[in-house]
Amino acid sequence: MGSRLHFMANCLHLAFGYVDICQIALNNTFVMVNAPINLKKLSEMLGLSQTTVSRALNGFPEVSEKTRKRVQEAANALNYRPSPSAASLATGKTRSIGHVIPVSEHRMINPHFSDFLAGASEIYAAAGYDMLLRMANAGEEEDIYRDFASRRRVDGVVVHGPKTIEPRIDLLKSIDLPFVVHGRSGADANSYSWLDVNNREAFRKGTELLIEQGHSNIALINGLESMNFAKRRRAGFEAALEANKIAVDQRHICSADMTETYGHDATLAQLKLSSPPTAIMYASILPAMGGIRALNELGLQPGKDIAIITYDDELSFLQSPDGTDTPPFFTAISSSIQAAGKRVAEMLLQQIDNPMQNPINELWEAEIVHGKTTSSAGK
Amino acid sequence: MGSRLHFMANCLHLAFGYVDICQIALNNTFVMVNAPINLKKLSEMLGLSQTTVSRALNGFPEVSEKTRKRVQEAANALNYRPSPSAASLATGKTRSIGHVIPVSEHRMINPHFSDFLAGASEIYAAAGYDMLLRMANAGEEEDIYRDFASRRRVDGVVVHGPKTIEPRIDLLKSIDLPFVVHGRSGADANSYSWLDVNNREAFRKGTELLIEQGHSNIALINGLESMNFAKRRRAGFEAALEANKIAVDQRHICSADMTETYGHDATLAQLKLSSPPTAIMYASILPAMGGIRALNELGLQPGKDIAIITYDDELSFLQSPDGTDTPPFFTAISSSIQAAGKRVAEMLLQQIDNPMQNPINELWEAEIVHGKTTSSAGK
DNA sequence: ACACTTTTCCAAAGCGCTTTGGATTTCTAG
DNA sequence: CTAGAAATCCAAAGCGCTTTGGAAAAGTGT
Repeated sequence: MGSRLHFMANCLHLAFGYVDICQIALNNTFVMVNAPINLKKLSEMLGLSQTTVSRALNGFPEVSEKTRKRVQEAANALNYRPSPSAASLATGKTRSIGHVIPVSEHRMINPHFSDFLAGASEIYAAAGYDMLLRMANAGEEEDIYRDFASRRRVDGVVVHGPKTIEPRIDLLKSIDLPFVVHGRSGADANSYSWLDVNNREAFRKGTELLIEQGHSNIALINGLESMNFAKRRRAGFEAALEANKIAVDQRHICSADMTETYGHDATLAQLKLSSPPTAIMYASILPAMGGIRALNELGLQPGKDIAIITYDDELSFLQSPDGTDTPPFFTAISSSIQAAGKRVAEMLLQQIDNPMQNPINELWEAEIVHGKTTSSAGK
Repeated sequence: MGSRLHFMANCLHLAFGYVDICQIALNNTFVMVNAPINLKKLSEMLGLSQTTVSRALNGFPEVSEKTRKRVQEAANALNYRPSPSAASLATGKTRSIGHVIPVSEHRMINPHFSDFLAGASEIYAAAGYDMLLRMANAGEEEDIYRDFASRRRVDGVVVHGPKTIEPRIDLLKSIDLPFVVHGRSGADANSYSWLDVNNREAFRKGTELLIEQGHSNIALINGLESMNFAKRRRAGFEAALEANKIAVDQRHICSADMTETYGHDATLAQLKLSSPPTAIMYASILPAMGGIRALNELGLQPGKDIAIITYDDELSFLQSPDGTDTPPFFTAISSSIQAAGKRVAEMLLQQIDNPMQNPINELWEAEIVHGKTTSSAGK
């Protein structure tokens, strides 16, 4: 009862002369809970027009600070939240961003995405945007983008997993839907915004490190080479070998979706070759873990019998919880995919706010982290 | 030019007497691409009212089959897609489902979710629903649900990771937002819809298997026991021990977020105890993988020196791509989280369509899969 | 006091759909 | 042939917001 009186007093204060409306709300709890207050009711209560209330709430300058404050307080007290559908219909903006996540043949969904999305969603939440997710089998992506555009379902999209030839980018340009690519595609790469890791340099550096440690027979257990990032990694790997006059042996390079089992099987296959590698580079920590499992089955010790370097996206569920994993297990070339998610989201929102600005391209350098799977001494 | 003529012919056929509108579209490509056609234009072209066109498209019976077909063909040809915001404003339904994903302290995001979401999104896509994602730090979930409800942002939500005491459920009931729980909470569990795995029975069976194989000193590397599922797993584990008159030793039970490093560290800790366990049960395949890494460091061989059983959510990125992983590496208690995602989504959509129906409760039994980490012979 | 600018506010017209309450036409039976 | 039923269609009123084009009120300098 105390709170009812308090609420009533609040209404009287807010809207003298409009007590009837408050009383309806007060005498009927059902109405209070289920009928969300709308702009019309709110403005009636305040004795202001909808225009003024809307402007007060959206920070327009044409409303006095006194009124704005009064409006904001009332909106708060009555828990007024503007309807997104109505706002969207009126403005043409949806305040939501689409993410189309590719699902590979075996309904495999890459765990890297969840970390990327965690990063991105932090930015969206801060800016009042929502994240719309669709999973797409290979080839469906374009239809989804088209659907997004023609129904005005989202204000922009993030393009995941660009391939070397990437029709999605041309499509998005042509349908005029703002987008940022995580990664980049082959040609014409400064005609759109992207954020990528310098995969070529990362793998060149990693390979160089192994060569410095005396290895010359190095295998690359790569990601799917239809993906642009994988192709660049291979290029970096091969460049380092060539710079050191080591012949590239295609038998020591393999390519597939980056699963644990793939890493395991590919590692076994490599070590069964007539001239097994003395060092292996992995495209992700998942296949690297499979690799370790394979080594153990063969009684080989990483860092001693064989050197391992892996690319590491700093997936959250593989980090040590307290961050005190010193030294880390894997020697790795490392770059946070969660941080990339944040930055891509920022870039996209910026582009939506200012559609005329020039595309932004960011190339991040990955960092080498020394762990236990390489010897700091040679060979 | 050929296609222009064809399009023109199409328009003439569709809307005799309204050629002017078509010509505008034809002579100005910019308009064609950027101004999506709306119901008004479409009905004008067809010489019908908006009512009839809307009804024809939405399958109402009051429109003749002949007209319906004509309308559908025109809508198709002109690539008409109704605006979701407008439809939502008019109907009060959004045709989208909210998922609030908890993010733990260290921005750790559980990789299980991506597989669950992959399953769910398949159902949503088939039913024309969208998936709205929000990441929430501990404690933020309730605010998000409230926001969803008061802004009518989604038609329903999935509750992830229920704890034993779960205020979210009471909240959702009180704000009248349809929901289904993946898992379940302690009390009052048939007052709402949920789908859960029989975690207690799964861990009882698994422990029983180890006991049959001669183990009496068994450790449990559990998930976070504030989570209801983890508590039930411990209960099953302890029940099996007690049924076999084995004392429960709390030093052999630990609880944390299910990461790889946690599994590694906890396993090391267990094996350093004065009476190390001869068998270990893991709550998920990620800590189990960490466990294997620890065993290898100690030179112990799973399945021979120590028995391992893990719970397995059949995460897609840990499956062998061709499904021919026979026998599998881990002995596991297994249930597909992706399948759970599909079923939960179905249940939720059903509940949204028919809000008055009784809650549905489904308890799935997990299945034991024999792998290489237990000996089929005793001890 | 005046004529001016500046501040503060509003009525009303959309945005694109759904849905109510008829109006018109076509079919059926007497 | 005609009254009543059935089938087919429509005009117009929302849904809840934003935004345009002013109007009224308040402030300013002379």
